[in-house]
Amino acid sequence: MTERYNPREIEAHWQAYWEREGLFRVIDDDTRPKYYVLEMFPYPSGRIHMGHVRNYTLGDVVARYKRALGFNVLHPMGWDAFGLPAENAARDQKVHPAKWTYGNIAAMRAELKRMGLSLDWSREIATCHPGYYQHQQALFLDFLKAGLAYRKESFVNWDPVDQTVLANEQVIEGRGWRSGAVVERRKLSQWFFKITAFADDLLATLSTLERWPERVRLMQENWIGRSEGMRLRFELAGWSETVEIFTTRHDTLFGASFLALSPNHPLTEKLAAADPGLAAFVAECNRIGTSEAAIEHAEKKGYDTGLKARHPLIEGRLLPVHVANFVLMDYGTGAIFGCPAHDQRDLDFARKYGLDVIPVVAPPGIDPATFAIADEAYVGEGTHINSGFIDGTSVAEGKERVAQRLEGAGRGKRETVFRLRDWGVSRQRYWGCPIPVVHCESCGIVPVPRDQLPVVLPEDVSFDQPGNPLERHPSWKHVPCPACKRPATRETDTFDTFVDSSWYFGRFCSPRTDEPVTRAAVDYWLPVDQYIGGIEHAILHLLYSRFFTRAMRVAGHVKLAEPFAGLFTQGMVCHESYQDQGGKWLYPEEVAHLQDGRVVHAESGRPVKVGRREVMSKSKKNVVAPSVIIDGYGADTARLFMLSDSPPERDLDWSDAGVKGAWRYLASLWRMMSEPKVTLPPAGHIIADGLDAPLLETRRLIHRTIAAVSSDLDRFHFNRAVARIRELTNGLEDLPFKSPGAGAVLREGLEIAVRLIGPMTPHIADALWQKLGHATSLVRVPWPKADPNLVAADTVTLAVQVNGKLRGTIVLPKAHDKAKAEAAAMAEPSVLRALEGKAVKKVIVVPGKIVNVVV
RNA sequence: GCGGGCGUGGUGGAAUGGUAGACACGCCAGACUUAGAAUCUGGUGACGCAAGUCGUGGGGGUUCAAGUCCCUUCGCCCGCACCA
Repeated sequence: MTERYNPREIEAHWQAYWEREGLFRVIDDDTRPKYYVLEMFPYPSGRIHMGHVRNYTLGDVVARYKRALGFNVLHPMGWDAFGLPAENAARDQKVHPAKWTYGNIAAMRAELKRMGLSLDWSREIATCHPGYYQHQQALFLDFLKAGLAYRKESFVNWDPVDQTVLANEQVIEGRGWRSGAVVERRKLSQWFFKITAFADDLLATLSTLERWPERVRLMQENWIGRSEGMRLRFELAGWSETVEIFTTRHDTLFGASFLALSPNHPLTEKLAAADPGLAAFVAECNRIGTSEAAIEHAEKKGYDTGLKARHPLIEGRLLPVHVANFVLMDYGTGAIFGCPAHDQRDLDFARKYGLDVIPVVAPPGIDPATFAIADEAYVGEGTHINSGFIDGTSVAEGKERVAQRLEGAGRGKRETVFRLRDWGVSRQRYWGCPIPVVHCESCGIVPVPRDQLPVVLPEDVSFDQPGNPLERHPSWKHVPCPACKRPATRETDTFDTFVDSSWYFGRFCSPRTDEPVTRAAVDYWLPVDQYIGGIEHAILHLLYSRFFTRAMRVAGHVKLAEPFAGLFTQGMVCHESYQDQGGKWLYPEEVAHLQDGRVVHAESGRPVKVGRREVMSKSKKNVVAPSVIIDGYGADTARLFMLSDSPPERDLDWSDAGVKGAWRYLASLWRMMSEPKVTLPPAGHIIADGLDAPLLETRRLIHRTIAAVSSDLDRFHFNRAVARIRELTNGLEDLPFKSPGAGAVLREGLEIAVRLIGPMTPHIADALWQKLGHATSLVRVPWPKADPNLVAADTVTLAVQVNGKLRGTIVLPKAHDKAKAEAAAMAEPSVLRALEGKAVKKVIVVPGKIVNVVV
């Protein structure tokens, strides 16, 4: 009687077995080559979603595959556990953030365990645990000492209702995302990490990250935004002050027609104090907010200060000084010179305010006498005109000469500036890692001594008022100054949660030691050989981690600069969305797809509007819960579906049909092995020589599949690997069962199929492996090796073309010469038919590939 | 605007310049079933009775040979965006 495929039973059994045997517990071991595979750790929201299932399935395939290849594999899991949602839950549900977070962790851990991931749970960490964050505090002290952490005044988005700082992405159309209050630009003292200290290195080293997606490297390159130029000093007529500007186009200096200051430039502020009109203009600019989106839509506006600047190269030429809303204080010096002929922004501004437009670069092949600028600035290469001593030079040559002249005169110097800014890490929030310093009236900022770490969050806090609970806490912040022992106050800011995730990969190497990382452990395990996660972290998380690793190297914790040798960014999981007639979003399970193609509400039968496929999100309810799929079909089916069909870097459309297809395949595998069509010899049986041709062909298929799947897994082509395995099992279904030795070949094929699919669907693979008569788990079985003699076929099929069009195929021995191939091709009836009455001009023969007859 | 990616059957997707559509989903027909579900067998790019012709967004080019390389154009997606 058929034993049915019962994933529920199988999966529970093997998960318990793996855990009991401690198969995934890893020890630091120098004898085998190491392999560190890591997926981006999750935020403990309480439930896993399909994005997690995809991410962790991909990582688990890599981990299991590398383990089978003989690597000592580190594959850990942890929790990115600090952050605002816990405080929101505390406020809304009256539950303490710690309790809420640890509860969520427990729930998600249980869900993850049901996926059958080959994780070393003994290394689990949670960033909200003092055992983790005390080391982060120690690292901060190291960075402080090394000059990589500092405090400065900076503009922030301030929500006056919630009394907190908002990140740019939390400001929507100039208002706080939750309170709806108009966000203010406020100057606050904030802690910063000096990421700009490594700007050059972070940029230059990108090109060495060969196993990173090109796209991510480009995004980081743009983000760092290096540009080479000059810092120039302009004197102001009738004033003792000077204005410094930054430019990359000092060769266009002869075309300068104005200077523009940022609304937040110190000189602007000084002038505004005496000029109400300017003060109003600055206020208007600031109201727009700091969010990039707001700036984007702002039209170019300026305010003439009445000041005149002296042109540094043209005696007697004076340039008006404006304050302009498009000049950023954070970039360069916060002031520019405008050359309207060769910069579109400057041109727009000049046209609006009636300023001169002087062309100083003539495009190649254009008569300088007739060259004029209309609505478009000319930014290309060319020859300088109207430019005094650099007339006739190229852009590069002009730059060089101007730079030499101005540097010689002490009016400027060459400089490289970056778009990248130092990383502000202060957050006025409770549920984060406390920044371990004390503010003392007499000593200033005093680091908390290391023997007093960790600075632990107080537990008795309330969330019924806006603002930072640490600030309001009656006693927590009051401590004696560590230096002078007089009353002082703790820093009440906590770290941005991106800090927590910037070094967790290092902590996993020695998760329980009483130093942040142990040298021997990180020297052995780092870098992470394969990191896997979402593209949404292409910039911030990855850049911060690269910074942290460098800073930790400065502090002597690690010896390397790049934490992630290989990076894979997976696509997202998408689903159609559904809305009823009232526009209310519906969950997929509330919707019925009728035979006639109509889509209706399952209960009411009313028509449903089907939206496009997009990323699963709670707000649109186009989500499918992993637990439901695992309950219904099992983890192996969910994993197989995640890997089939779509390449992992692309978005994946969730479909019920696809899940059913994966299920059907596993069920058929089960049947193939439960009741093989021919009796199998016992495990360990050696296949005898003298198989007939079809059986030999099957063996070739088996070994070709080993080679193909191995290469597919190496290259992250999981969808192809699945297809190859299906091809193999399709082939095994058609075996000539009556031939002598069929049972032995079938055994070989089934065993290989099970071993190849093992990394993807580990539970059923172990169950079938046992069913095939083996005592041990596949986890302990090495990856199969293809027999090279069987991979190489001894006959090949050549395509035969006439004038490039396929006319037939011929089968030849693997070793054949051109003449033989040509003769065989010429004998093909279909070729003869096509050649009838035509003269053969030449014949192209590529042995083993193709014969092309040209007429 | 700048940068990057992608356009292949009804659908997801395969194809070191060398037999386009592997492997699936769906669909069609048949078998088994009281029926449905499940399962099994066969078929399935388009046109054509067939021989065959046409087919990888459009146009052009290189080549004996182009989904693949080059030019051009259209469309979609993503990232960045007043960065001086």
